[in-house]
Amino acid sequence: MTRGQKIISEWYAKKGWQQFSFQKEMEIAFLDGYSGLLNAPTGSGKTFAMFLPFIAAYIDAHPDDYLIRKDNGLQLLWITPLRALTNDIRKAMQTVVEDLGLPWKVASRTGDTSAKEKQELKKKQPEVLLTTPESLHLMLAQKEYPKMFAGLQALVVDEWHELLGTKRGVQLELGLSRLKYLKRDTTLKVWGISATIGNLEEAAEVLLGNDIPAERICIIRAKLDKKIVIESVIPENIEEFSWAGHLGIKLLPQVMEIVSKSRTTLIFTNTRSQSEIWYMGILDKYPEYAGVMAMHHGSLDNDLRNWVEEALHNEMLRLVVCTSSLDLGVDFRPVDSVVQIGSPKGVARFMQRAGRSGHHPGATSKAWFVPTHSLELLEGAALKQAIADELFESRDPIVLAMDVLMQYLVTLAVSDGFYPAEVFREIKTSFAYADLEWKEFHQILDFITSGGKTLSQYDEFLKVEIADGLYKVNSRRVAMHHRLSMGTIVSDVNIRVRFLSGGSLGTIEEYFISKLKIGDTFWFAGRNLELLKFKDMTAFVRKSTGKKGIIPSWMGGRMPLSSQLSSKLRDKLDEVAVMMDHQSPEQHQDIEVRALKPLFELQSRLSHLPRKTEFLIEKFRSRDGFHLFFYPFEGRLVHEGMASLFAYRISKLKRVNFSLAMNDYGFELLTDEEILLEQALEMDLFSTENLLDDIQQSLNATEMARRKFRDIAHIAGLVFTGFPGKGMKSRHLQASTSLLFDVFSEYESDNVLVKQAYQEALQFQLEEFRLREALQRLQKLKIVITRSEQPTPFAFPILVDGLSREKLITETLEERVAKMTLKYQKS
DNA sequence: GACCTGCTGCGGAATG
Repeated sequence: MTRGQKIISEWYAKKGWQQFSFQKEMEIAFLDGYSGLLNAPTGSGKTFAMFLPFIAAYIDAHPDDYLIRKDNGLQLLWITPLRALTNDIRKAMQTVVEDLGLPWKVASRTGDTSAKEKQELKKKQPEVLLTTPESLHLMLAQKEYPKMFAGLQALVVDEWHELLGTKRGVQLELGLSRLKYLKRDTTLKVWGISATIGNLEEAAEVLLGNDIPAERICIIRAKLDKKIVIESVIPENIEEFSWAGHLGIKLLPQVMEIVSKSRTTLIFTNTRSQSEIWYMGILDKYPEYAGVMAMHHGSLDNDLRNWVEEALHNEMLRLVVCTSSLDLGVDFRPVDSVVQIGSPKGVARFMQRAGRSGHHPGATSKAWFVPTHSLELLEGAALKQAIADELFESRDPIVLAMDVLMQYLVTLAVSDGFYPAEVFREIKTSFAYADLEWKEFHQILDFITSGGKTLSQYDEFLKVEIADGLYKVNSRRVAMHHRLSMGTIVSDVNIRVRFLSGGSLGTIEEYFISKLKIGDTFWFAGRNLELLKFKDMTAFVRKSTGKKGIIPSWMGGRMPLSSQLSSKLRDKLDEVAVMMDHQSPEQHQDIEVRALKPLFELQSRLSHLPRKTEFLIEKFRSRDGFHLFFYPFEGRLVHEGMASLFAYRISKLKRVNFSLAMNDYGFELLTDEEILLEQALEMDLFSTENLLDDIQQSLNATEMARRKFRDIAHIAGLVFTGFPGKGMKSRHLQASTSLLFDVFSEYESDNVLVKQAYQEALQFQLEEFRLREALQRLQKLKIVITRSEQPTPFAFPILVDGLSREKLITETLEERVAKMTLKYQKS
């Protein structure tokens, strides 16, 4: 045992803590100079597992004088995706450092750090610095930044799974490639910490890049046998449970029973407005929870959210209704129960949420799944199976993001400047740009120095100047603008909600406030508010005594059901079909399947329950027209693409206008006249041949790319969004990025940013890869076509989606949906 | 650039 290791194990003993097995492994790997990835869940002591071996290595390198104050500069750089985490981790590390008597400083540097503190950091280096990917790049944009990292020994990326697969991750890869380049004569140890995902090996590969020798890399898996128990909340009367919907508020009583039996509960909802609705619902029906209940979502003010986290930590709250804003987060005390309302859409996400419950190590986590409509209940069974089979989603790394690269090059030019050949070699060591071609790199260089082919007339695009081969920004204005717009997160313009008496509650979208008149009341942040006036992008409000109010909705991403969960759902459905054939669903092991028996019987009677080897298509005629329902069970985005693709291919036979609707399970094509389905099937509707062409034809690919280009232009630094706090109209920004898109499209056919926009639309909007795989799967299936007189249980949720889209809501949609229960069907 | 239900995340000047 080395001296360092001895000191560390003594420290553990003194604390009375047990060491996890991976702690030992970590020590060995770290002391032997490996880089790698630690796979460990939150709350498993991973920070110590990483930090203590680092200390041990330091002690071993300085055996005689490690307790003496020296100016050896920054030793460890610790990067997290969340500002708030830097504070928590700093406290933990501070404890260690003080306990061991090390004369070290542990500091953090994020957007919260004051200008004065930043100055001090520059003057006197702390030994350990905690920061975010964005702040790292801001440091790289400072003059003489290499000095700062001269003594750096190791770099740790915490919660790497959160960054992998995002442009923030790519930006971090670039920062890493620079730090490795600065330390190229010695070895910089690079470590990632990641929760369990489907592609851990790839995650390590992406983080470490291709310049660390394979024999110096290892992956350590913390085997912590955390038991997770999942229970679906079964509607008491399934016959009266709605076939469609997304709120799940019908099950409020059952959920509150769970809450009442737990000391603390987290209720996860899928959308921000849904959490407002649940909060309001609870307050209305269970007023005794006022005061011990809170809400947490991304549009609430930070102060409010911090308070909630703090109160949860101190056990002052019994119940928090939240969105995934609490997914990652402050390492707060675990709660008794976790409740998930509606589909969690992915296995890993559900696991992470479930992991929030269960107190001490070794304790069982308990999570409840609450369906929001009948068929969704089957997802509960699929989830359990997926977790038992350890089927986790992968996070696919982003490669060749030209916008992020462009920002990075300007960053380097802002500080000390760069030589292209050198930087090209450097970034080629990263996973993201390993395949970058010199031609593309050159186009970007050309763009930042001369505005490329089309923008050379405009000074604002000529950012970087070349002198003796050195690319450098000399204009103070350009440098300032660049520092002001760093990062890869592009946000919409939001309206702040503020009390006239002062105090901000959070933000809502422009669109929502534009629907309101002065004097209207709306429900936000768990309060009923009256709109008083609207000024400078701020909505001033006061508390209202009224009970009713409109609830804001926000435009967010539409996360599709993951392919893992979809696949398990298809498996479950297959089991159901087999059981129904044998007339024995009551014997099925899953409580969800048993509960859904009447629904499946009806589906079977009206249409068909597809086996895994079958592809069900339903025909149905209503006063709205001819409906075709397809059920690939592949997630919403794939269905969106597939619906357009099928519509396009069918319309080649006969010109018809289609109206489309979809959900995570299937999609609908609606027409005024009968569709020639059989004929279309014969002409190979599911073919992957000419897929790209057909997609381009069927969807407005240009419009999709234009939307993607907006973010790309922001990240690449083509538009300046103004000084902080000074709002700029979103319409204005929209117009300028749109204009750039048009100009590039017309005059520069090979523009890398425009190409990227099309690529992103294909990859992320259409999930082209998944679509292709899905089509290939469908080709092998036996097609079953049924015709029914009324919408089937499978069809109904999609039909409802279509109804709201078509705005046929005369007798409120809600009423129509409410009527559609089994009970109604039977009568 | 649209709202059909749709998440999360970070940064940041100079002047008066």
